Amino acid sequence: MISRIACPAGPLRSPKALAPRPGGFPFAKQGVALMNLLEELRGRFAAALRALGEDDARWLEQVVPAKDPRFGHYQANMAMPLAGKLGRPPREVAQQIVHHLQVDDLCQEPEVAGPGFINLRLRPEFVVAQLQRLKTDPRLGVPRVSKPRTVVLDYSSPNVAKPMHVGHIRSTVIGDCLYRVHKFLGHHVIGDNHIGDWGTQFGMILYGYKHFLDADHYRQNPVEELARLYRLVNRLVSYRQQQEELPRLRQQQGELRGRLAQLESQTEATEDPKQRKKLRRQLQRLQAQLQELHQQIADTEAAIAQVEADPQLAELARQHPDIAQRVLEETAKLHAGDEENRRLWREFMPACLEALERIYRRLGVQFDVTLGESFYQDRLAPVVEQLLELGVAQESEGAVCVFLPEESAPLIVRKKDGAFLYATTDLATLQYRMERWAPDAVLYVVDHRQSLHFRQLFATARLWAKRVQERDPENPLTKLLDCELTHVSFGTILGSDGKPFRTRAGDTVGLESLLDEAVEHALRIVSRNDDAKPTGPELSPEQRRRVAEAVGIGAIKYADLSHHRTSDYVFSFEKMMSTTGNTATYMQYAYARIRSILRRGGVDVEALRSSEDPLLLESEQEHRLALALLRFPEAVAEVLVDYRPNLLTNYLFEELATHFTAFYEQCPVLKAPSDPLRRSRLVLCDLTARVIQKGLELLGIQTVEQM
RNA sequence: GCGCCCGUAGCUCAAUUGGAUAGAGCAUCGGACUUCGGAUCCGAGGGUUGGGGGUUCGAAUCCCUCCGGGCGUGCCA
Repeated sequence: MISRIACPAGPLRSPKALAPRPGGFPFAKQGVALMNLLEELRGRFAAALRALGEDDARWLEQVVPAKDPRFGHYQANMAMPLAGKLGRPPREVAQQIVHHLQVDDLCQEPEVAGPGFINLRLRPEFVVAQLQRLKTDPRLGVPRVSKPRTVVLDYSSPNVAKPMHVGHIRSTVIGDCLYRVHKFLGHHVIGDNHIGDWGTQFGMILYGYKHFLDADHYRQNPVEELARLYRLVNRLVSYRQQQEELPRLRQQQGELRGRLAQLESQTEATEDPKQRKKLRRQLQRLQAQLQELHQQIADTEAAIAQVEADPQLAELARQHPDIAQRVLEETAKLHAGDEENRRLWREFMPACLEALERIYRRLGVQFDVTLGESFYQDRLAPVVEQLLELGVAQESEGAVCVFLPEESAPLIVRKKDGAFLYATTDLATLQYRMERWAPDAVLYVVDHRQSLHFRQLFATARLWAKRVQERDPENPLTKLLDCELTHVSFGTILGSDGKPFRTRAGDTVGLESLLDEAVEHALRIVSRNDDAKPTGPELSPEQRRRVAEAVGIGAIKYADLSHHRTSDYVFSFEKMMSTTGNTATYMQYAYARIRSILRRGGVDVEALRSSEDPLLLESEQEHRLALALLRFPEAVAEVLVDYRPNLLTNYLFEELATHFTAFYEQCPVLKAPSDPLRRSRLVLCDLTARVIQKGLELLGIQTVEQM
C-alpha cells in the first residue's frame, strides 16, 4: 500500500548549521526557520536510519507526538518493529538510532524508555525561539509544501433544477475545507462544482414550464417559479410511479407471507435443535422484511391519498396520465438538440446558477470552475466508441458495459435505448481533467453510498488509460495511470431518531431554511449572552444579526467537520451550538474572549508582535500552551494525509483550547506580577487568538470580535 | 445471496492509522471562585472497545468466526 504520508522532502539543512554557536544565543531569529516540527524530526530520523542502512519511509511514520506528557513531546516507536527485522534487542536498536540521531539543536538528550521507545523533549530555548518567529509570521508557522501537487477537487455538485437540501451539506463543507487547506499549504488546487444540469430534473422543469407555468410569478421570481414547477412535476411523476408500484408491492407481500407460512411449518416440523435455530433466524429476518414492506405499502398509499385528497392535484394527475414518459421525452429532446428545449435550458440556467450562488455566498464557499454535466455532452458518444474499440467495454443485452474481474456488476456506460449515464459523464470528465490540468490527484467528495460506483469508475478509467497508452503513449489520458483517484466518502446526517435527517413529514430539509433556523437559534443564544453581560449589552441589533450568522452557520459547518468523515452523525442544534465542548461556538467564544482581553488591556497588537521582548515560559501552563501553538503546522498538514478535517478541529479543541484555558486559569495576564511577564503573556494570548482564527478560517468558519 | 462500511462510558463522539494507563463533551455526583468576558475551572464515578479465537514485544485498530446494524448490488444520480 502506498502511504500518503509526506516524506520529508529534499536535502535537509545540515544539523550542524543550526548547532549552538559557542558564546552566542543559539537561536537568533535569523538562524531558525519556521517548521513543521514533526516533519523536521522525521527528517532527522531518516538520516539516523540511513546510517543504519534503513531507508524505508514507513519507519518514519512511527515518529509521533507523545501521547502522554511524561514521555516528552515526541516519541519514536520504530525500534521495536525494526528489532525483529535486525534480530537484535529493541532497546539496543533504539540506542543505536539515538547514537546516530542529530537533534541536539532542537531537543534535549533523547531517552530510551520501556521496550524501546525513544522519547524526545524539546529544548525550552528552541521553543522560545520558534515562538518569537511566530509572532510576526502571517502563516503562523505553517510552511508551504516543497512539492506542490495539482489537485482537482470535486465537491458539492447539486442538481441545479431543484433546491439544495441537507444532503448537500457534507460534500460542500468538507470539500470547501479541503480546498482551503490545499491552497494554504501551497498546492495547486482546482475546485470544481460538477453540477447536475442535464438530467431528468431538467425534463421535469421543461414539462412543467410548458404545461403549468405561472407567467407572472416567473417574471417576478424565476427561481422560485422553477422550483415550484420542479416540485409539482416531481410530485405528479411520483404519484404515477407509486400507483404502478403498489400492485407489485402487494404481490410481493403475498409471496412473502406464503414463504413465511411455509417456513413456519418447516420450523415446527424440525427436530434437530441446530437446524431449528437456523430456521428461526431466517424466520425472524423474513418477518422483519415483511414489516418493512408493510411500512412501504402504507407510505405509498399515504402519498397517493395525499395527491388524491387535493382536488387540484388530483385533476392535474388525471389530465397528465403519461407524465413520467413525457418528462423523459423532454429530457431526450434536450439531449438531441431540440431547439426550443435548448433555448429554454439556456434561459433557465442563469437563474438556477444565481440561486446556487446565493447559498454559496452565504456559506462562504467558492469554486474555480463550475463545469456541469452538460459541459461534457459532446464527449459522451466518442468515449463509449473508444471504450468499445479498445475492448474495455462490450455490448451486453443491448447495453454497453464494462465488466471488471473484481466486480460482480458491470459498469454501464450506455443504456439499451442509447442514452448515456452518470458513469459515462464521469469518464468523460476525467478525460477532460487530464487534458486540461494533468492533475496529480482527483478527489471526489461524495457520500459513501456511491463507493461501488467509484471503485468501478476508477478501475475502468485506469484500464482505459492503459489501453490508450499502448497505442498512443503521448495521449494526455495516460497521465491517469499515475494520478491518485480518491473517493473522499462520508456518512449520513441523522435526525434525533437515528434515521436520515428529514422533516417530521418525511421530506428532505431545504438547505436555506436549515441555515435560517440555525441563525435564529444562534440569535437567541447571542442575545441572551449579550443581555447578561455585567456591564450591560454592547451589541446593536445589527451586530447581533451578524454575529448570529457567523455562529449559526459556523456551528453547522463545525459539527460536520469535527466528526469523523466516514461515520454518520446526529444533527442537533442544541449540541452544535453548545457553549461548552467541541463546537464552533466554543471556539468562536474563546477567540472573542481573548480579543476582549487585548482590547481592555489597551494593547497595540502590532507593536506587541514586532517587539523584541523576551518570552517567558516559566510556568508549566505557559510552556504547554507554547508547545500547542507550535503544533499548528502538524495539525494542518495532517488534514490532507487522509482528508480528515476533524483532525484540525481535534487540535483546536483538545490541544489548543484546553491548554489555553489551563493557562488562562493559572496565569493572570493583564494583572501579571511584572510588566515583562504581562507582555510575554499577551503574546501568548495574541498567538492563540490568531491560531484559532486561522484554524477556523481553514475550516471555512468566521470569527467575530465580540459576541 | 454477494459486496462495502460500522459496533468504543447511560447519550453524542474521539483515539495522530499497530504503541506505553482507551480520551473528550453532555448527563450524574462532589468541590473552587470578590468574573483580566462564569458561555469558567478542578475532581469523582462510569469500559471485558458487540462475543469468541488468532497474528506479535504490543490490538479498539490487522486476520478468522459468530451476533447486531447501515448502505449498495445490470440500464437512477
